[in-house]
Amino acid sequence: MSNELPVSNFIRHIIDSDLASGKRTSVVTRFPPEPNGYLHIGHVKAININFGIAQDYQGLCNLRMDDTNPEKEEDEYAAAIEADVHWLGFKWSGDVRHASDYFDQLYAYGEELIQSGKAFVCDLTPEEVREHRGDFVKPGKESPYRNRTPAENLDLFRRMKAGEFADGSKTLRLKIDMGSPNLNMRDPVIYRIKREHHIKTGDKWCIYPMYDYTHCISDALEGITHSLCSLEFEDHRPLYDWVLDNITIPCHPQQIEFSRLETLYVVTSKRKLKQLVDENLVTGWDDPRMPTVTGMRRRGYSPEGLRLFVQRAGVSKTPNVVDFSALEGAVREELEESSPRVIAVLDPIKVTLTNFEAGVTTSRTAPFHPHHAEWGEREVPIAPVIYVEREDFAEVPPAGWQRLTPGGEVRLRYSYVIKCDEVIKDAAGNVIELKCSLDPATLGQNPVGRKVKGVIHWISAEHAIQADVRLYDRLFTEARPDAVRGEDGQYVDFKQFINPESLKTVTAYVEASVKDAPPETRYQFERLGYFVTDRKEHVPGQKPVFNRTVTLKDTWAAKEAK
RNA sequence: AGGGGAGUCGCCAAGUUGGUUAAGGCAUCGGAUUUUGAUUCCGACAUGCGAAGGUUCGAAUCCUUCUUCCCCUGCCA
Repeated sequence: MSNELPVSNFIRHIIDSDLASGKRTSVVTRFPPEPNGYLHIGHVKAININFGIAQDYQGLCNLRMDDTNPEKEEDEYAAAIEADVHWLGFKWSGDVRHASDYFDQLYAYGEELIQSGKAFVCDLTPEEVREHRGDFVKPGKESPYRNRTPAENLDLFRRMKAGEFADGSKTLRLKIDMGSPNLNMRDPVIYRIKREHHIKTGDKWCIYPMYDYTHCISDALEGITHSLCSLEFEDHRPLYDWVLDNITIPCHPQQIEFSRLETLYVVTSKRKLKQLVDENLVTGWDDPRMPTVTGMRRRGYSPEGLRLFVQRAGVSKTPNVVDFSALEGAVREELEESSPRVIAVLDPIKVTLTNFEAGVTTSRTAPFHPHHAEWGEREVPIAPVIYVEREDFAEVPPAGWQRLTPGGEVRLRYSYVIKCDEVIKDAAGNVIELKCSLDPATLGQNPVGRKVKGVIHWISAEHAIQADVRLYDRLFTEARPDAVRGEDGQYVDFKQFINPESLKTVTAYVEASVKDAPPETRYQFERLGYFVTDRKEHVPGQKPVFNRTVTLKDTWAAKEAK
């Protein structure tokens, strides 16, 4: 369960040996999202690793907005990120940090680099920079501006900051090695001119530092010991180290890279998620079908379930793809333990109990959870007219069928055994009503002389309340919706694989005990799955709205499908 | 003159300095219990570690060669 012991992984090994050797005496990590989109399932892994490791080693973990590109960043995203991390159950050390908190220091280090002859102002255009960079097999060419004097560079850099030059006309570059086989080391740009309103610093700056330069210094300023990031930054590590080795800074965090978490039947690219939102293919970033943290939250996934999932996925450098069902399994497993059980009928058939006798036919109570007696019980009232699930009746049952069938018997959950005596159909031949008789000797006890194996759920027509229930299924029909190639060898638009059945809304009958549940209350609807009252649209006592989080495991359906 | 990574069961993943029968989880398949076809419980599940050679009493771990996949040519992060 959620308290499984952390499994050994290569990052823990590194930390263990750093602590043992005295290289480090504490652990400080950080989660550094760019506030340019919503957090998704992949981020949950990074969050869990960074906050989890800090927790396990009695260390600290900072939350830092990596806000160095004002063109893309918005307050809305920053606020959502904070809310998501908090909801996932993590507490960051101190206030939320921002890379922009360090703009002054970053700038000062820029001047230091210039003065030590390790950075220069370059007038090359973006196209020229690209040409000079060379490529994988060709070394780059040095910029003609590379040999400006420190004094000249300093003057130019100060004037860049003062706003004397047009956007994009000049950059500050590191003087490293245009011949390096690592393209990141070919005199990388560390400052660009960009007149853009920043979410934190407003219009104070017209020059903004680049990621590679900002990230390592921000880490060092915060006293980060282990800077954990994903694999694509491996090539950037030499630059991370170079910057810290060439400025006056007392701290040098170690960057360690791990592989991202990919999930089948999901897209996680910010661009693609945004497309789904912008083109109204989903209702928003928090649509319960979205793999965003806020979407999964609305779907009813619990923080514990999400954490269990990423913990099970493990930490390594192996590129990995985890099936979506593993996510559903972890969520289900955690919900099994934590959700009260209630009864709902999603697709009703009317059943008339022909021998119901007022005052004689009685009800039982039922526990809210089979293993949590302390959660109490509620009455499950019976009446002459009840509803059962359409799926639980078959006129011509397949082999192995354990539910209702003409002439057959079945147990009504927490109530009597009934027998179907008559099937009533409309003109079109659809079953519209079942007439059943109950065996009065079977309330709370097994019938004598015969075995009734099947148990179905049901609800009293007069006691039930109506609720909107949204039945969600996975958003895509393809395991890798963004990796399907057509006959021409080109990628097919991933939006073609949207599952038309990913949302069905029904009006269901639910037992009255859920009537006043606040939003985001999770239940198991017995035999159906886990459901949550909608975070936005559910109104307690007035308008019940449920989202299906995930179905129960169904070995019968699996067998049927074969 | 390319560089950086990764290949252990269907999916993850432990295994670190070579030492007994290659952890564990998920999935799957049996079976038991069950008034949720759920849960729970038992059992099965890699003569094999990308491939081929080699070193060794002994190799997933060391050496050689080969092979497959991923990342990198933003004034994005």
